[in-house]
Amino acid sequence: MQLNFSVKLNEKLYLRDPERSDLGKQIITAGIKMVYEIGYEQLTFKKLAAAIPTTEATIYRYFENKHKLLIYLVDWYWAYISFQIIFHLNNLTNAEDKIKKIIDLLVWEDNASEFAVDLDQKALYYISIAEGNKTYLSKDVDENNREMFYKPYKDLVQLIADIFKEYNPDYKYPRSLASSLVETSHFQYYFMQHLPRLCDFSDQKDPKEIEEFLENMVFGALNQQA
Amino acid sequence: MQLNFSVKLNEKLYLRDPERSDLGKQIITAGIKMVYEIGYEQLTFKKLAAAIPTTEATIYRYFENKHKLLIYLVDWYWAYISFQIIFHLNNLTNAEDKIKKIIDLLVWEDNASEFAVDLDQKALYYISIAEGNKTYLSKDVDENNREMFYKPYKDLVQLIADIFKEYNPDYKYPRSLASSLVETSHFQYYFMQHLPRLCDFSDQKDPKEIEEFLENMVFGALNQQA
DNA sequence: TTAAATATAATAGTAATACTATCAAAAATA
DNA sequence: TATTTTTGATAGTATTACTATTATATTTAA
Repeated sequence: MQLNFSVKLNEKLYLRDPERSDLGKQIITAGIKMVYEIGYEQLTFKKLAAAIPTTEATIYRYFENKHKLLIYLVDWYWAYISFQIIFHLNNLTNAEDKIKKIIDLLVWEDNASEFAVDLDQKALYYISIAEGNKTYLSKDVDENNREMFYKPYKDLVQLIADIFKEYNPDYKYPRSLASSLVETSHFQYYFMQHLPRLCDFSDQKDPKEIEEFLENMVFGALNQQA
Repeated sequence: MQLNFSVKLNEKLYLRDPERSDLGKQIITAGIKMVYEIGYEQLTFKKLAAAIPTTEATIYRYFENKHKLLIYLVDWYWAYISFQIIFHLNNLTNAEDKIKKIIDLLVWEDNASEFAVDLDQKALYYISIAEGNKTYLSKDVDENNREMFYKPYKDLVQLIADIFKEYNPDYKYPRSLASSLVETSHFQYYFMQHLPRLCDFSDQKDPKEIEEFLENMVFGALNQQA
């Protein structure tokens, strides 16, 4: 079964909606590929234009600058993960199972999606890990926050926090634990790949080990006595 | 009592040792101030030179580029925190107390240091929070890792992991928990300041609340049954 | 179907960034 | 005092991050 997923992202992120033209979609697709391959710092609209191919000026008609393009990509990813979580939690009643499912969905393992998505998901997953923090670790954070650029991330955190509350209504830090879970899932994945001395995972680089660690951490916190 | 702290950082980080000249020290001091004030992305060696004042070319004789300058600053900070932890744990025998002390030291609260330090510590703390991840979230991570640029961070994580092992010798993920603790302490602080919906702290913005959350998380994980 | 509106390509240009090079003056050191 | 090292002053280059203009192609609306 193939279902479809699409989101309407914050209009202030772009000058011209990339979803609404062929070229716009190519900018997104090639943008994902390029950020994945050479990293955000090395990306320029000139290189991106050459890859599509189109002209630099044309890309500037879609996105003001590469930072907004990055936020666009990462926002898309958060919305996608939120959707996945909502979908997969639908048939679960037990809060513990839900949390385990969330952790499973946060840590990627080539789980071929049952959703038809144009974007290269695995590349986007890596982008959200390696570049995602850069969307808000910048001097523009407060301004961007006012423009609601981080809403998809906040929605995801709230979604997870609500399940934590369901599991333990007395737990005091559901949102902090949710944001920590999301960030930690990314960092431990990155460390496993690049800085193994910062974690305890085997050479197998099996994401299942990350999930075990995260389950231990999350349930440990939620079950802790006050 | 005033004690002194100084470290010898990886020689490959600089072309000329900034500790060994007045101008070098000014580059570091002004660099901290400027990254703190305008952020890493906005920093240029030209602006930095104007602030000191000296010439752009002179700064290039000390540091190859601003990324290495950033790593230099952040490495210095990790080494400093490690030193603080070693010093303050000296008179503690109980592992639980040690862990609480570590958390206390990781979360800043204007605790005037008893160590004479030339650098502006509070600014450096913010830099390590807002810019620290950028030292390794880059395409050069593997190369930089081979050059041992992340050794101070790894040493800190190992130091904390050893205390976790002391507290619970059976715990499976001491290093992962240590790196998660360090990262989480930073992110929750940043969220408290800029994105409060991602955490559960009051408007007081009291770092003590972060410490409580972190203690809950760490002891929860460490006390969890296998 | 044709006219009008819109999007894109092609080209050019600017200010700032991220450097490198040269050489003379100043400062440190032997 | 002579020698070495460091810094300042200046210049220059390639790339980045944009903006502007105009002609052409494509889409849409009458």
